[in-house]
Amino acid sequence: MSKLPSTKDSYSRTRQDHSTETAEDYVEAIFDTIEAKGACRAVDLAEQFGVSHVTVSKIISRLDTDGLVEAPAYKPIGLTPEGKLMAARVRKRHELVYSFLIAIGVDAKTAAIDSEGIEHHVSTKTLARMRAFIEERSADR
Amino acid sequence: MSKLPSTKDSYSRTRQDHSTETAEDYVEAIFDTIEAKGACRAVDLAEQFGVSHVTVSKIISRLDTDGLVEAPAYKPIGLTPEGKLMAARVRKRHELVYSFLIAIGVDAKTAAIDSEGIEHHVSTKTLARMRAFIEERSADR
DNA sequence: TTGTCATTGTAGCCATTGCTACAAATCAAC
DNA sequence: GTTGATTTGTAGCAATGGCTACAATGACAA
Repeated sequence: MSKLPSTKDSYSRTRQDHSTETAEDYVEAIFDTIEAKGACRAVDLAEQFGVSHVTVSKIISRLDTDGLVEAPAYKPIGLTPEGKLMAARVRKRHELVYSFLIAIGVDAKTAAIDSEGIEHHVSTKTLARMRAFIEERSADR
Repeated sequence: MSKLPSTKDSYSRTRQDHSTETAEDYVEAIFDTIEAKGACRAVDLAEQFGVSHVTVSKIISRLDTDGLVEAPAYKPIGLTPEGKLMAARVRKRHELVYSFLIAIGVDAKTAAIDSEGIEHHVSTKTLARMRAFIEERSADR
């Protein structure tokens, strides 16, 4: 097994990822929900994430402050242009990671779960390798 | 691009991962440091993780309560048998993910950073596929 | 022995992400 | 238009992981 290079910054990178993870998960879920149901309510997110509506409410107001969502009181949740950009980018990445896991032979259910956890920690360089791998495989057959 | 199956439990799995992530990172770092320097002090961990010694101190006392480390006041930090088991398991997984990234063509530095973020979210099923991939590739050449 | 310096602990603060319990607003149905 | 259910908001609490500032411990040199 290969030796792991010493990497002082790996941990701080991971910690940094965590701070944006929540935002990414939420804008992606809002994007998908609007697409699927025409509108997104806090209760939809609470159901999807398996948390209480209070937790959703708090996170949404932070995302509002950060300029990612528009959340008028007692009304459906929308995405700002910036939020839409982030959602599109995240979904693309998420789908790519999922497809990659499928391509190496992981079953659909496991790929769905793992891709959700993994996606936030994959750099653009690694993403590029995953994309290349999928394309090579689809060209081979 | 493939469709993502709806997965109610992906998010709760990810949240669950996060609660063990810190413990895994710490026992792994303690294991490695003891191996490299003969002993592990809180200050070593603070340096590795890029956090203050206070943060380390708090986390170590929680791991002590959880039975993963032995941390007598003002003395080096040791692992309990349970902590050693966890460390060995985590390091194996970490190395496997790292080797897999290398195998798909990711450069060493990126692989080191990404494997650190990814490793906590990879299921045993996906790990098995990664292992199989590495073995196939090394058999091919 | 005493003093200094590196290390660890403690006090107390903040933000984030969880929760329950209760209050307020909206919507649909009658 | 009132009623009742669904949806949001607010208050207040806990755990985790950050921090600074200051106190205590330990080890080594003078």
